[in-house]
Amino acid sequence: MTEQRTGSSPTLRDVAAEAGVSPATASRALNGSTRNVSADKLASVLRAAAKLGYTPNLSAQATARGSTKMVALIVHDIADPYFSAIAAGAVEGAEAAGLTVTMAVTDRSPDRELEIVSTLRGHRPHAIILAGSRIGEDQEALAEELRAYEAAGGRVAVVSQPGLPYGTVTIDNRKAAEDLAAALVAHGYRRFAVLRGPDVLRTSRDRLEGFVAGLARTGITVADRFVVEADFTEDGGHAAMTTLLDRGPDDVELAFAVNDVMAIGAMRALRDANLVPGHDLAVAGFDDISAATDVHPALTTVQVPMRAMGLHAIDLALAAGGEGEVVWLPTNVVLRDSTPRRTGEPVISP
Amino acid sequence: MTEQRTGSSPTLRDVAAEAGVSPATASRALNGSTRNVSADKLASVLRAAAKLGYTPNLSAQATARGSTKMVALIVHDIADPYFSAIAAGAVEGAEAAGLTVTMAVTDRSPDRELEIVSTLRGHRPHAIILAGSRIGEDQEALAEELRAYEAAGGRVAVVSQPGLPYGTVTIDNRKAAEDLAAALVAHGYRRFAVLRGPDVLRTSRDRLEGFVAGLARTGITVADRFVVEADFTEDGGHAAMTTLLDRGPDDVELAFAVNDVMAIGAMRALRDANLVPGHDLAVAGFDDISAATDVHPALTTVQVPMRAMGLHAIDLALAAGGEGEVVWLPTNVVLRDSTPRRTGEPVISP
DNA sequence: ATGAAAGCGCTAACAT
DNA sequence: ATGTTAGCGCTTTCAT
Repeated sequence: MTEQRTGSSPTLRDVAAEAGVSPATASRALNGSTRNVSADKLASVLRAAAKLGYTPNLSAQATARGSTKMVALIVHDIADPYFSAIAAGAVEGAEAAGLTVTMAVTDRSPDRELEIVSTLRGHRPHAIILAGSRIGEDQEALAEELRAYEAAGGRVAVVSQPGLPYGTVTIDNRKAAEDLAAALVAHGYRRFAVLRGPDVLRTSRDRLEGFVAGLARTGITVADRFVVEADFTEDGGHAAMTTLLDRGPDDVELAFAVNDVMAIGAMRALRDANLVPGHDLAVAGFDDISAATDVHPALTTVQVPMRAMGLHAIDLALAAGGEGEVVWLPTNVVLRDSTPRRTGEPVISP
Repeated sequence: MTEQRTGSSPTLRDVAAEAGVSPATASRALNGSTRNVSADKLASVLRAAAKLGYTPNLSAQATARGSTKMVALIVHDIADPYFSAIAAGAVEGAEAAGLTVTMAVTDRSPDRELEIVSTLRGHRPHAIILAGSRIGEDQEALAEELRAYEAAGGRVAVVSQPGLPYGTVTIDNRKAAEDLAAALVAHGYRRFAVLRGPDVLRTSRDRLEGFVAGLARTGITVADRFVVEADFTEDGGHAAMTTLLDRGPDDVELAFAVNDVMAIGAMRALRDANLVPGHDLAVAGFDDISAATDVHPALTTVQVPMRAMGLHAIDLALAAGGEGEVVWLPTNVVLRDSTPRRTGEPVISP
């Protein structure tokens, strides 16, 4: 009978001793192929393990095997519904594949992100998944870190950021924004403002450009003063709308915010100015986070399959080949009450 | 010069060889106390590590040291803003303490949860943090698993679930609900309905009981038919409100949903019935998730410091002693427009 | 089918 | 201050 010290878990040795077999056999019975261990030994090992409450030490397993069953997920902010939806998909996919997820948060700081990748790399995860637009231009250090990780056999997948030499799952932000513009014009809108995020965010740029391009296609332009830049957050949206209102939106009929949280902030700003979103000024967003249907009026937006993106990222990370494979997921314009159909002339005629 | 195979990372040996020192010295320089290694060797080891792009293998480190720098976080649903806020706090605290977080999602299934605890235990995390009400009564298997984990030296902390023999961070749901009831009565409300969650959820029970007790203190009772049970989710809130409306709310003035997501679902149900939340029927929730201020009218609720709860859970998990220590965090009633002050008689008099 | 033994990458006495 | 040596818990040849 092996004496069980408190303060530490039973080891494979303990189980083997208890079952009266060698550690090798115990290993085979518990974690290796069941094939070549006799039924009776198998049973007694299993019994011993259960009795002792044995759980394999995954770290030891990892060092011995040289590989882990972990995937590292890096997001900018887990409290942001956009990222938490992606995370939910990723966790779901990972668990289905028997992987455990380790998560880290960059707080939108490139330095932090580099640090995180470096730390997480220490766990030798099977894959590293980066979600969300990288910020800033100088990505050399990060790229180097990832290159080293890949060279060592790790997989990298990125979410919503085409153009990197990794497996990528994304949507076509430009085209989706174009579609939204077209739908809005078809809905009767003619005069637009755009609440955009920081220029360094590729996502923000793509959506802005797509939207403007979509309008241009119908001969509509957006004056520079009606393109307001602010943070990619709800407060940013609030600030942007406040600025827009200050500048005098004149006959602007609709403000397109490049993401939903900004749009929701913008709606709040309208209310703070005693205006009614959808009535006094229509608002559209992008992402279709769950709050988009919670607000009133419900927000017109572009559906982004965030959860599915997380799931596909795992698939990509697990797929053998396809180095730079890009998975484009479909989007969908959903018109809701924040952009009521517009007939006849503008409310405020010039 | 050590030959570097592709497909695997440089090891400490490689670094040591490159620097012309023993592995032990390299270890001390890189991961041990810097104290007892000469400045020049230190420098050359560091240089070698940088040159090779060395990252310590945390698994190997863990097996050798017998301890890890990981904490496992278990939540019911990471896409739920309540949990993602707690997770954000936990991740923040963990990163500050140099720990990495591994996350798993129970999907509110006790079986799944047991499985998860068992798997995560394999990583020998420094601590396991359980967030959210346990479901169901028969917790023996889970309790046993946790007991074994603790016996082996692990720390367990739970969030929002007093009564377990672990470090706990929670709020006083009962009292907070009482406070809310009192505030609402002071605000002029007299006739209430409650949209509650499943009876197995302790949180739901506590909030219901507290609310009813708070009303009772002022001589107000809630008829059984005005207490509607549904899922603890937004759809649950929608369903509950729909049921309430079907039953004929008579002169009910305010519906208290035991959490914000239910309250928001309830508001949606009101709109679906062509009623205006706050005007035709006041609504109050509980948690103060960020969406509470996004909806219109903004939701009256009880502020729960979710992020702080996540942070404190880490503290608790790191604190040496205090086995069953319970940290009670303060809550705050916030009255918003979904419960306008009520003067004079009910809108619909009997 | 099973065990003995070597080794995964790292740390920690123990020497010196 | 540094190197040598023996592990940590597990897997995996290699024998038998």
